[in-house]
Parts: sequence; C-alpha cells; structure tokens
Amino acid sequence: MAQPQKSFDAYFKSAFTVDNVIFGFDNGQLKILLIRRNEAPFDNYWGLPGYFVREGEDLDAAAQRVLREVTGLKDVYLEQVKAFGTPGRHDFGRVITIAYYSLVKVEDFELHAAGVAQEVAWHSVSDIESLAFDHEEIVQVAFHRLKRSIRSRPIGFELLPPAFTLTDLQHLYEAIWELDLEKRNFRKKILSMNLLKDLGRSQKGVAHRPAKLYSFDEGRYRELEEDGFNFELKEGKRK
Amino acid sequence: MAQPQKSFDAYFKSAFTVDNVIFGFDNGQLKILLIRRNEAPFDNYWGLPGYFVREGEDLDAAAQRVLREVTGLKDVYLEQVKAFGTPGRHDFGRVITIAYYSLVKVEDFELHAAGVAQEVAWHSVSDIESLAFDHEEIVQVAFHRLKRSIRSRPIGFELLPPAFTLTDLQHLYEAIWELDLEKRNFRKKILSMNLLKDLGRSQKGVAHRPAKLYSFDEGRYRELEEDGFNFELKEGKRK
DNA sequence: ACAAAAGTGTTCGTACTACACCCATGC
DNA sequence: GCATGGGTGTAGTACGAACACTTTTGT
Repeated sequence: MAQPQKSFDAYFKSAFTVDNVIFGFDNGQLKILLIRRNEAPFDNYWGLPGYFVREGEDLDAAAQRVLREVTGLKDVYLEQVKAFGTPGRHDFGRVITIAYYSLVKVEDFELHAAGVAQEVAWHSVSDIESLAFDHEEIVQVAFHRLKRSIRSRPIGFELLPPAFTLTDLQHLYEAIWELDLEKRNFRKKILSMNLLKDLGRSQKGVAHRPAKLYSFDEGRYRELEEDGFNFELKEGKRK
Repeated sequence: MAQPQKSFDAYFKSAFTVDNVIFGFDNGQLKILLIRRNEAPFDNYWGLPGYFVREGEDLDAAAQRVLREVTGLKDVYLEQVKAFGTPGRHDFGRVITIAYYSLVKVEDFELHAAGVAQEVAWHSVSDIESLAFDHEEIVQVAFHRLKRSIRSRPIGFELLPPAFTLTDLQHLYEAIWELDLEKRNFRKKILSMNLLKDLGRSQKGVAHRPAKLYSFDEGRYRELEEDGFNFELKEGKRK
C-alpha cells in the first residue's frame, strides 16, 4: 500500500515523549516521584521522569520503560492520562508528550538516579512547584484523574503493601481525596464490598491494640466486575 | 536557550494527527459522524474526520478545525480522549493520533463533504465496522468515555436543541447508556437537580398531550458546580 | 371515541450519616 | 495503669426502585 508519500514529508518533523506521574503512598502521604534533570532543556529543574519514545516502541511500553529506569519495577499499574502538545512547550521543536500515571508500592524498590536524572526523590503532591516544561499542569491533571478513577475502580491497593490495615487504607483514601472520612462508616462500606481478604494475622509491636491485616482479593473483584459491579465511596467532608 | 540539539534529530521524524469522534443525537439514536476517505491510506474507507496537526497549531485547535471543516460549526463542546500510537498504525511512518470527541446538535448544520472526505454521513454507534486505521477502537474508547462523563457532568444538553422535552432528555440518556430508564424516577431526579428552566411553552401539533419544553440552565449549573455539586444518575436496567 | 404520549404520588427497602464507648497492646 | 489507636452498633434520614392511572391533544 505504498502511496504518494512525498507531499506529507512536512508533517513528519515532530517528536513525542512520554512523561510519567508516579504516585506512591508513604507515611500517610501521597507522593510523586520526580527527577532532577541533567540535560537541556530545563537542566537542573525538577520534573517528571520521561523521555522520547523510540522508533517502533509502543506508547504504553515507553511509559513502562521510563518507569523501570527510575524504579527498576516492571508490570506496574499504569494508565494514560492524555496528550499535551501546546506549541512551544519544548525548545527543540514540536514535541507532544503523552502523560501517564502509575501506582507503585514505595517499599518495593530503592531509588537510583539514571538516564536524564541527576537526582530522584519523592515529593508531596501538595508542594510541587516550578517543574520543567508544563509538568505542573500534567501533575494536576493526573492527580485529578487519580481522584476520579479510584472512585470507580479499586486501584488504591496498588499503592499499598500486600498486607495492610483498614486504617492504612482509610488514610490512603483521605490523602487522595484530601478529605476526612469517618472511621466506622468507611470500614462498614469497605468490608461490605467483600474485596478484602482477612489474612488472620495482626500487626506486631505496636503500642496499642494491634490491627488486623488484610489483602486485596483480586479474584473476588473480577467476579464482581463481570457482574457489573461499581466500586464507589461517597461520604466525606472537605478538609 | 538554544541547546546542542543535534543528537536529538533522530527523534523529530514523527507526525501526529487529531481524530474526532463527533456525536450527535438524531431521532432517538446516538450517532457518529463519519467520512468516506478519498486519500491514501485507506482510500474509500469510512473513518473518523481527522487530519495532520499543523505546525504551531494547538491540539485542541486542530480538533476544532477538523470539526469545522465537516460541520461548519465553531466553539463546540470538545474533549480529548487519549492518544493512540501503536507502531504501524499508519503506512506513511510513525503517526500518533490524538483522539477527541465532540457533542453537536445535528440540526445546527448541513453536512458537506470537504478535505479528505468524498462523503459524510451519520452512522449509528451500534453498527460501526471496518473503519480506517484503528478508528474502531478509538470510537469504542470515546463512547465509553462519553458514558462516564455524562454521569458526572451535564454535557448531554450539548446534544439537544435549545428547547427539549423531558422525554427527549430521557431518550438521550437511554441511548448513551444503552439502558431503559423509568419515566417517573427519571423526571423526579432530573427536576430535583434544578438544572432545567421551564420555558412555559409546549410542543405544537403532536397527536397527544403536548409536552412542556425545557432548556438547560447554565447559570444554575455554575452555581452548583462551585459548591462542589455532583451530577449523577444511577438507576437503569440493562437493555 | 380512540390512540398516543404526558404527567404525577406513594410505598418499600437500602444505604449513607452521625455519633460514643470498650478493647488489646506496649511501656 | 495509662496512653494509643483498634474495633463495633444503632437510630434517623434521604434517596433510589418499583409500580398504575389520569390528562391532554389530534384525528
């Protein structure tokens, strides 16, 4: 199907990148993994891990690769947010970036600077400023998307260790929604969904009554999903 | 901020397009505007209206332009869906497409073929097959997105004429969700939202009791929105 | 008078809200 | 024994689900 391609050459002069908003939940706080760039443009600025997509590389694969370069993790929860392509957002020419967000368990890996990063660190979502390119906007849009998605799909578990307490889970929702939730109602609601497996174990060595540990019951989720299930949490007051 | 750009040249060889899933509501049915292409690749195939984004043109602006070329409309409701960029999806080289969907009122314009279209027509969402490129997938994803978005924002009104009946509105929701809704509950719910202005007029010349006409009260919506309002409709049985 | 869609009210069950106290552990 | 968070029950309310009949118009 080779066609008179000549006249289209003028269009084949753009580049595209992926940028990844990597969320982690650490110490009751929702965090984002940022890198400090060692490459122009925006040399020395903090920004999202991301890079040019290679020839023949799928977009999702590129996002996974970028994530692997920073965290060493593979097969991580990852979702496309949208494309950002304002003209002039990149000094080198027309560069569209495809933004992704991923959810990782912070205890699964050690940070190590690599690629265009001279430094890698977790930053609180709430105090992010003067990032490279339009990365602040990307972070905002991704965060907004996460808030929404977690309402209708149980993706929050991706951010927690395999065994967690109900309070951990509640704090996670509170951090993402920036709300305070009511303990008893939260627990009733979550448990009534039957998505948690009681592991029969408890916390050890805490100076109070130890909490039971749970894990996410993926099999159970798939059952419910097929049946047109809709995960949703409502109540909550503004913080 | 000119930088050692040389080594990046290899990345600046891609093109990107916008493709627009234009939804319209006609005669109780949800439809999509498709064009029949008169240009390679996929000459003669039906596909989404779309084209290469111009140098210096913003993505949203490109999507508006494409829409204007087919419908003549400007300032239409438009939302980015996501980017599609599987390698090999386009014969001419690496082409990423940014998919949009728009909501239009079908009675606002006449169709006229233009640009790469030899023919333009409305197609029922339910019988769409063998489109150009990966456009079938794009349609599915856009449709899915519309179903979701209309739950939490009153964008449905974009598809209806300025004055409509409650039954029109109900049929619209039924078409989008592929559900049957219960008349009394639907009306109660919609009216209790206070988003409709009773126009004090009625249908004319129908062979039954004429229905009252309503319009969407945009001012009222903005008030509610600021106050953290959440538009939502739930009930419904699978068709 | 008949056909066709508009319009409306009530009952029932469920699910969200709000709220206060006892329990298990470490120090 | 005290401090710390874990864990639970209940009453009130609001909202969604289900359901059938009367009204207004054109022909």
